[in-house]
Amino acid sequence: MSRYNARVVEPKWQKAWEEADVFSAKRDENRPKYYVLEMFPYPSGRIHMGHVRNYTMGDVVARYKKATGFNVLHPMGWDAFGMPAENAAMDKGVHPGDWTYQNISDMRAQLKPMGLSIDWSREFATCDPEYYGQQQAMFIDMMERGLVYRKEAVVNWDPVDMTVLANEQVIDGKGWRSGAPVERRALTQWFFRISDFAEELLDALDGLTNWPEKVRLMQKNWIGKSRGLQFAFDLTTPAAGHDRIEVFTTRPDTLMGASFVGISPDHPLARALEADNPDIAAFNAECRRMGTSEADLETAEKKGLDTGLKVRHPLNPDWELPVWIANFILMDYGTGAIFACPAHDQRDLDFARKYGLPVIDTFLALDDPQPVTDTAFVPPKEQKVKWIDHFTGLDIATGDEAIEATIRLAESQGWGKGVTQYRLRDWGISRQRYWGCPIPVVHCPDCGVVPEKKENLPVELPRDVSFDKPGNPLDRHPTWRDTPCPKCGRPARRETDTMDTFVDSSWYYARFTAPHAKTPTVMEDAEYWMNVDQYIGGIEHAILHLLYSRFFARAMHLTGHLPKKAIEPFDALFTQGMVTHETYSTTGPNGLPVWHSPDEVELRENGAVLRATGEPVEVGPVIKMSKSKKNVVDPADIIDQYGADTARWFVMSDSPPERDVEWTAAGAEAAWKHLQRLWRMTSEIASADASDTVDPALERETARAIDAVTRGIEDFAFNKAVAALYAFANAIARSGAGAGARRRAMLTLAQLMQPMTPHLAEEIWQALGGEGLVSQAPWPKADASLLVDDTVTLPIQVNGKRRSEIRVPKDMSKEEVEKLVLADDAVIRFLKGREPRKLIVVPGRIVNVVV
RNA sequence: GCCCGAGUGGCGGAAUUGGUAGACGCAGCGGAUUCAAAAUCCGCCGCCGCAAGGCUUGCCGGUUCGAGUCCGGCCUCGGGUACCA
Repeated sequence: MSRYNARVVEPKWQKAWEEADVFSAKRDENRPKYYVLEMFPYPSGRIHMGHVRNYTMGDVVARYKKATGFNVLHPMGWDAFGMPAENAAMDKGVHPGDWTYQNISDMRAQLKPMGLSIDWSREFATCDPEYYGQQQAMFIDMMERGLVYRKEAVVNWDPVDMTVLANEQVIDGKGWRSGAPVERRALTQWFFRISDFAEELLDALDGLTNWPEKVRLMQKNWIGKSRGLQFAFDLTTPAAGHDRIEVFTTRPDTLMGASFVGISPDHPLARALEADNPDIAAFNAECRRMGTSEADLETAEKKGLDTGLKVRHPLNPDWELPVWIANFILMDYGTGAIFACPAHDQRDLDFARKYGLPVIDTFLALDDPQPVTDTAFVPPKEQKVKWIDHFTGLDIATGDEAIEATIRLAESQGWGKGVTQYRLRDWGISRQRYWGCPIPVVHCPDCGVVPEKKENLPVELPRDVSFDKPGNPLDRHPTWRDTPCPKCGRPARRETDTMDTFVDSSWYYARFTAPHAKTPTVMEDAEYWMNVDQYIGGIEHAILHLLYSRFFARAMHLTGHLPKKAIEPFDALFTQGMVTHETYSTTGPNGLPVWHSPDEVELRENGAVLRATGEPVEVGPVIKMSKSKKNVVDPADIIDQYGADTARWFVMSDSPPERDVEWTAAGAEAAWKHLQRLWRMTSEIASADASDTVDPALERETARAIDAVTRGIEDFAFNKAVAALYAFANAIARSGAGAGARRRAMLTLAQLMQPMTPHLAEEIWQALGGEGLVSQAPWPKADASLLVDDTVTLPIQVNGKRRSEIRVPKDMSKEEVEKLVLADDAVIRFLKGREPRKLIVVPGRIVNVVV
């Protein structure tokens, strides 16, 4: 009997698939299509286990859908622009383009041995000029459609390197290379008007019924629709050209609890006051000495400065409130100014206590009417509370009712109006970096901002750039910037900002439907292949990437690049968990941990040691595989050692796909053993006498396996499909059926495992005389009559605890079941002669005797 | 800080969605085979207890004949937080 040698078998079948052109997708109006897409990878240079898991899941779906008769589109590409290429250029002196294309070539070589059913003829990278040129064409269309504009926005500025930093490059408020405290600096930047679509993007979430509820909820909260009141506080004396401060509040009902008015350090008034107030200038400068990320802003120590200005309360002109500048007020949300109500907002309360500002209760709890001390009283808006002398005359009412009453009052008295506000901000796409899609506009001294002519697209990145100094190489390129104005032809300068890489990934799914077209998309192809029937990727993309894509598909429709039906591009979404691994560390001479990769470590019964030196190793928590902690297992090594099927089988086993999976060497070994066992069984069956004794139990197990595996794949419960395949293999191994019957069962097993382990499935299929390729065989159907049992086991509980069970015909009447139950020994024992108080019979499920 | 998740034997997990908690797999233990080992095959395997029985789904409380599942309050870990992708 030959051992199964994946190293020989896997390339053989991959070649066979390629020669038979099994996976290329061709438009065929007569066949139903199915578009499976996994989020395309960033070409870091190595595939990691997360990729293996993601692409195996997609492949299982693609192969299964193909077997059930669909014309499947399953493409692959590269999300190839981004900062790591520029970092490599700075660190290693390589060109970002060379680095990226080399990585793509390396990763493709690592991916191909996985045996994925991908149509490689559709492959592209977002850094291909053919791709980003089409993106530029759409940008111009969107400009003309009014979906694009420019405005000032703040960035992280490294004052030493004189460069813009990404949020991730700001560590504890300092630049990651220079170590200098970063500053917030305003630049004129390009924006997409995504906020115009806030209401529509929110409403349409309800239609995404095949998306995880959690993702829809996260998007809903991100869009953040809220109703509130907009009104102004009049300054007692005008200052720096301002006579009032506009505020937006979602809690106008608490207006009598106002204790101060707060404005953002970036508020126009705050900026205007800097000119002749050094204290304010210093305070604002201090506030700007921090990163721009919301997490940083929100977790920073709350600080404020009294401007000395006063405003009048709108409900009582004699009541004057101080105006403070506070570092936690965002200029991007609402009007950049608030009124603070410390009694009913914890952050305002902390601030008020810190600076000795008044705390005024406006309502009290009905059950425990205590005034606020250290904890703000913030009940849900639906909860009824007792109002203290409310200006609308309410006494006991909910927050919602009080808010509406306040808005009505303000509108009738004319001092404020009810407005709907969204948290969602417009999408800033300007990046002051080289390795991205150039924004195709020209700045002309005479004509202003002019889009490039479409026939001049793509605006290609210049090849000759240097990364020896920080900052955007496009800015200091000697000739690339100089270009004639597309309108008047006189000398002008190109825009040097490139686009956010999220733009690239907001339409690649559409490009896959016509990847080599001379236009962004081709209507007939988009019409046939869109939408993506199943999209699969990490939960980390739940908000930004998916929301941007939803917006971009709408924008593409408005500019004639996608049909109406594609404005929600992803019909179904699945978010997978991460691949994790234990961490191993020793302590270095400086007291800091030194991390070790799993292949440097030997696991022994009494602990882990370094293979090389025998030094004991600390086994740390199981976390996401990452280079910095060295807890990575290279899929290439696993594929080399065990074969792709083992890696695929392992990542589909055990852990539910939406949850994190921990890679363990033992698990990989076990997967390999199981596949070896299947091959032994196949060899045994192939060489056995062809007796055809039928085993009814095996027939039933076959039907059950087909049913369970089908449901497992349909429901994205691959771990359950795998468990059913284990059970089926055990059933075949134990069956007393003749070789003919077991051969049939084994062929069914090959079909059922084909989506997960396609190479071994082909080998088994061939060894047992299956016709053609199992990758092209139709999906097996379960004999429904074998799936039903006519008797069931009914557990009997006494007071909710299982005490006994009876086996009864499935359709036995309640009365008969009750009789049997009361005659049951265990029940009699537990009743001890007492009458049952109640007897609950759930037909076909359970019986509960209540004593 | 805010938004969204997750938590079940030694381990990964299953549980027909309110009805037998622990399917399937790993590890472990016992046996068979072998000169021996590896590999393989068979069996056992939540915890406490000799047993009867009791306990058990992160913690506390509630609803219910019945809760891993529903409700309220916590704890821990993870994802996102708009320039990481």
